[in-house]
Amino acid sequence: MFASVIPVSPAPARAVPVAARAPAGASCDSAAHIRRVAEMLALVTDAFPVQRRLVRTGDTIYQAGQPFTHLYVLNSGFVKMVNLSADGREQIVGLKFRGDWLGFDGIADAAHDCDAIAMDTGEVWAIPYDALLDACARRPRLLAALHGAMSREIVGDRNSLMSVCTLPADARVADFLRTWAQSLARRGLRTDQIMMRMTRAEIGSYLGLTLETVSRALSRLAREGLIHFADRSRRDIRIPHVAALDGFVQRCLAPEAPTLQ
Amino acid sequence: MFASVIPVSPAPARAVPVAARAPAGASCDSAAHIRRVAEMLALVTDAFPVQRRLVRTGDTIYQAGQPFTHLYVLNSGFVKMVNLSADGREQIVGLKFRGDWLGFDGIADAAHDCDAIAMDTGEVWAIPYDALLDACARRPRLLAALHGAMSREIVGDRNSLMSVCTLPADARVADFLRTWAQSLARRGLRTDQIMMRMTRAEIGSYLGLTLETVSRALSRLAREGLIHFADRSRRDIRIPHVAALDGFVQRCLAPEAPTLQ
DNA sequence: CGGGCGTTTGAATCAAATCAATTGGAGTGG
DNA sequence: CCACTCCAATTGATTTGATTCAAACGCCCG
Repeated sequence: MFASVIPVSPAPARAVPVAARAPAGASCDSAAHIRRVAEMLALVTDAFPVQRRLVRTGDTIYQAGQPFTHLYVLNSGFVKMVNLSADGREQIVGLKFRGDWLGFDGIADAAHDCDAIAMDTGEVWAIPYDALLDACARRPRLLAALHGAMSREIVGDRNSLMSVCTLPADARVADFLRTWAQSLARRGLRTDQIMMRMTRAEIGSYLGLTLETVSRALSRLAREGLIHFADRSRRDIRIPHVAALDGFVQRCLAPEAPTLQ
Repeated sequence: MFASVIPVSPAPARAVPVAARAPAGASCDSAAHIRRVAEMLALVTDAFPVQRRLVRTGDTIYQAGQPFTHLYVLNSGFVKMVNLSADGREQIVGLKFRGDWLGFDGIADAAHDCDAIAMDTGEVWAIPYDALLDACARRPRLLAALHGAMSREIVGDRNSLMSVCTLPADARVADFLRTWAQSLARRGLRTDQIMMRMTRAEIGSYLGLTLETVSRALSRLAREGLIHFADRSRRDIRIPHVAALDGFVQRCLAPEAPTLQ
């Protein structure tokens, strides 16, 4: 559980291969986002000693039903939120990246409501909720960061719902890639390459599609030149122009040839 | 240090205009929920003078893009949250009842992200966010109530996503009714009659279905005796046994005849 | 080298959307 | 009061987009 080499500061835990700065086209709020995350991480570490934990692919950070005691901040890595309904349905209901908070679902009823499972090696900071509230009482910016994160999660969840409800399959996959790229961009990472660690089945679970449909949608995107695959296993996805995905989504929505008049 | 759960306290001053109390058979967590809402409303009114506003059907409480300054608590009535995407898609992404908070979407970027529109006459309390944070600093229980509400919203949104992604149309409508009934139950209201103020199109928007599909699903539920319509316009829905809806959902999931062997 | 897993692709099927017609209320104005 | 319009809802017929079923491929790992 406790690895030998844990960076002590809020520095990226892992040297991500070519995690170069975003080229030029990074969206303008990228810097703001990076600053916000950095400030947030600093606020947290300043406020009290967080408990760092290294996770590896498949590790569970918390599980549905467990008593809620901690919130978590993902310092590095990649986590999926998995929900299991009473009648046995299972779905990925969220994806978390560096700087994201985990565990808000547990606050309401003092027990977690879903599983948080690492999809990559990474580092999570466990923050006792009581201590966090204490610290927030004296540190308004920490409280603001916390509320901002919860608010962002609400907005993101609603956008997911909207994507699932109003977009056809192909557009849903395109929108998924677009959102992912945006998420990378905001973190200052390059958006033109995505190493997809999720299987097609997992993407499908998140988007409410079958794995075959996801595969077909990706093939179609590739055929249209909006993405292409850098490796044979087709998990390393290149996106020459993220903005082009917007156009694709719109074309899916308005199948009429946009000839004038 | 404060427990992460709101302990049920000696009920503080309740200046709460109470709606009809629960009959008798309300579910076991109903009392807890009512107490929680009552306490929350009391906490809010005690902390500072809220600004009460009467709304009528169609009134907007806030709109996407407006600068975020207030949170709102719905004291009575019924509100829909409407999201409009950049490319013109529109959807109902949430429904709010008495005791629910509105406006969390605005915290993150200091501007609201969707429209909040009343679907019935009611009363909303506007709470300046700054003042609320101020008050929270000295009233941990108020903060806990706030966080609880945000947490509950996150959980609810994820359940919506899950319903939309994993249930066929008929089950989705059944699940919608079930959730609605639960929501009434928790508020201590009777669950066997729902006055549906939403149109079929609005239900469809919320569930990611067309209005025809919603209509057909309701007809099927009625044919199977799980619901029936009390009025000609078929908007007053009776649900003899809420629990029976669970069974229906499960039958939709396992279309195999459950004959043994 | 062989087996298991993830992926792709094709063909058949099915559920939900679309198109279309009808009904019933609510509201309006003669 | 009735005729008229408008809107919501229902129901049927048809189409279509996604799932299901099935087969084949490639990769990774023992």
